[in-house]
Amino acid sequence: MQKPRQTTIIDIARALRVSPSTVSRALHNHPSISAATKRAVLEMAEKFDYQPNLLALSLLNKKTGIIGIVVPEITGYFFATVISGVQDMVSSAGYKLLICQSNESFEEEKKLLQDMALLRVDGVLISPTFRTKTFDHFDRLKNAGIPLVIFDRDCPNYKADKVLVDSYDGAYQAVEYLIKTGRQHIAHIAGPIAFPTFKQRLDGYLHAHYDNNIPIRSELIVYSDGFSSDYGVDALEKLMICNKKLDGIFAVNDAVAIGAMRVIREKGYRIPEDISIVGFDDESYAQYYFPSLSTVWQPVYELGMLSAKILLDHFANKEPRESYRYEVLKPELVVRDSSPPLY
Amino acid sequence: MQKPRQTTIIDIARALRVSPSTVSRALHNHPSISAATKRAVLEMAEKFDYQPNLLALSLLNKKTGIIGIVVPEITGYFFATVISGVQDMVSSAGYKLLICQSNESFEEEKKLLQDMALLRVDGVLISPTFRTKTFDHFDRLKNAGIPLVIFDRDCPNYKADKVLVDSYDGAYQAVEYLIKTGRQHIAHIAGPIAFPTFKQRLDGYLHAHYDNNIPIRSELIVYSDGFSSDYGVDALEKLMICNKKLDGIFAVNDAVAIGAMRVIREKGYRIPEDISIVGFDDESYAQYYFPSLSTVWQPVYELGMLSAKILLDHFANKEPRESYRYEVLKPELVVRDSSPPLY
DNA sequence: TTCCCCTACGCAAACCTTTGCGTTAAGCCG
DNA sequence: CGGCTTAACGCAAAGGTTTGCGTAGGGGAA
Repeated sequence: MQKPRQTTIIDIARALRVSPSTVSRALHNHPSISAATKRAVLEMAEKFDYQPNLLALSLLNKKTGIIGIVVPEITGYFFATVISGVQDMVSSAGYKLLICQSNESFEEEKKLLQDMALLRVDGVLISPTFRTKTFDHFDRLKNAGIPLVIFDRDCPNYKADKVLVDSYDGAYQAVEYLIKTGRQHIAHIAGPIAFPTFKQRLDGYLHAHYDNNIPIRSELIVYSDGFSSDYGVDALEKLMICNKKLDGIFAVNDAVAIGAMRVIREKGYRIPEDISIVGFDDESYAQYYFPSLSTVWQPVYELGMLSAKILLDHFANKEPRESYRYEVLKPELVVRDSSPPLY
Repeated sequence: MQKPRQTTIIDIARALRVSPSTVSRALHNHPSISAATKRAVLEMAEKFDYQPNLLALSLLNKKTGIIGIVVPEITGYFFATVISGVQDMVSSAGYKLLICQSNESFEEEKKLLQDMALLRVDGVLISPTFRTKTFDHFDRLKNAGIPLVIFDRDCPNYKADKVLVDSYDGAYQAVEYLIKTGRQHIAHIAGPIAFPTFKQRLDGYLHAHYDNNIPIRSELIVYSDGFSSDYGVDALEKLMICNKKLDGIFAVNDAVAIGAMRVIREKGYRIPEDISIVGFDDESYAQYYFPSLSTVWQPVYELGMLSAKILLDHFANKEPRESYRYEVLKPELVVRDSSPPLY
């Protein structure tokens, strides 16, 4: 399909028998252009429906006005909401957002960052894959002069601007709450602890026990290979099989919690009378579940806004920065019917 | 921050004391370059970590390799999954995806399409705002030679490639199922019927009644101004207030259904014994709700794949097309515990 | 009248790559 | 040894825009 040529500054120049530079200056209201010429140019631009060619501009200015964001997945409340926050922030600053998902594939992540470098995006926000252990592809971006902000998922030992949520604190709050409301036998359905985020949640669970002088029973900790609802089902079946004493559950996230609740109910236990349960993430459905699910809320939208803000600050500061920002946002426990204050 | 200059083809040329054209040809394995020169160029390119400048290429070739997609919102299962489908399809064809959300704002939609035109994306996928009644901004894209595919939300009377889901059919299936399983007094919580999609679901509800000789009781139809869970709560309270006879509900979507279920339970009715309920969309949480929610599943991922496919076909066909594709995908009723086959 | 200055504009480079066409030199044949 | 072919490469334009610098011409002042 033959693309109709967009009208250019040169077309206008030719029509008016002036030079392209004059047209350019007229369009930018440059002082050294006469009012008459300006009027003529504006009029002609209107008539031809002139649109500046952003590609040519990008090539010239070495900036594209595009910010890239790479997330592991876009389906799901968490990242979708982060993206909303980022979108609102960057678009108010006049930038466009190039959203990509890595599908938790390290190879994909590398390829996407490579693409972004080729496209000459002005900056990149990234929440790395759980499998991301090396960071050469990050360094390549930096070497190309493209600032990088890492959010949500930490890369220990890697120097960069970071915006994280304190998973440890959220887990600690949740478990301590369960203890304070009288639960003594609290299980934890852990995610794959190779992932820092899940490890932190486990640590929060453990320390809440220490600090409250509750002995830890290792048979109450189930290590899952994933973090979807199905893993919650599996975990609960393991816990139930030995008929262990159990009156509380802290699940690594809401999806797992909901899988667990299903099994609890099927086995004839009551929530929250017999077993009190708390999830993590505050997915949109948590409040509508029955019983409504207590969970740990994270400032997701703010996470997106702040990450974007830090990136934008980079553009303002012309000087290369020597230190890195390191921001940790605090989550909050949301108490609902699945774990009432007193019973 | 001073961007370090990326090494260009000219740098390599200078280092080897040849012309840029020779370097370009060597990199593309052009036959009229000697093997020795090619080897030298490749080596130098490797050494300098040369990356071609996509902006210059885009300017030259008048194609960017970017496909734009505009959705009303990115948060939520439906569009996130569509995007996944699109992403998989276009990236396998070597395109990058520029994702934007209009937040159901018509002005925003116009602005985004304008941006995409300026960026010279190669094609655009769009699911219009509910408020989109005029289509000049679509025409501008087409006039600029940028193909356009509309998905999910129809624009009646507007000529373009379209990929839709048959909402009417889904609603009809749901309501007929409720009738066949013995329900006689079925309410419908409608969305804003100014929106074609919701109007179709209402029509499906009505025609299922006609065809099965069940009289329609207009007091059982509640017209909502929105389609979040809160509207389900409001609607049910309206229905309950007059103590109408009621043994089934078809909700315009899952979120509304879940709001409704909450009220039903609070009023002391049982689901599904007293009231059978079916939603629409098959949100991820529907199967985990309690009781699990019957709903209408839509081939969302396929919707994304197909829309992207049609756009890609456009690029292949050099001829301008005179006719438009019009694809309608069929949804499927998913029966779960909220509306058992027999009771 | 002469000189200067300012207004209003044009030229050309730069950003990077591709490609049609022209050019050089070597090699071969007669 | 002259003329031809061909291998191997260079030139320059094109894509669209911005911008520093140069310049023409007119008007005012001395």
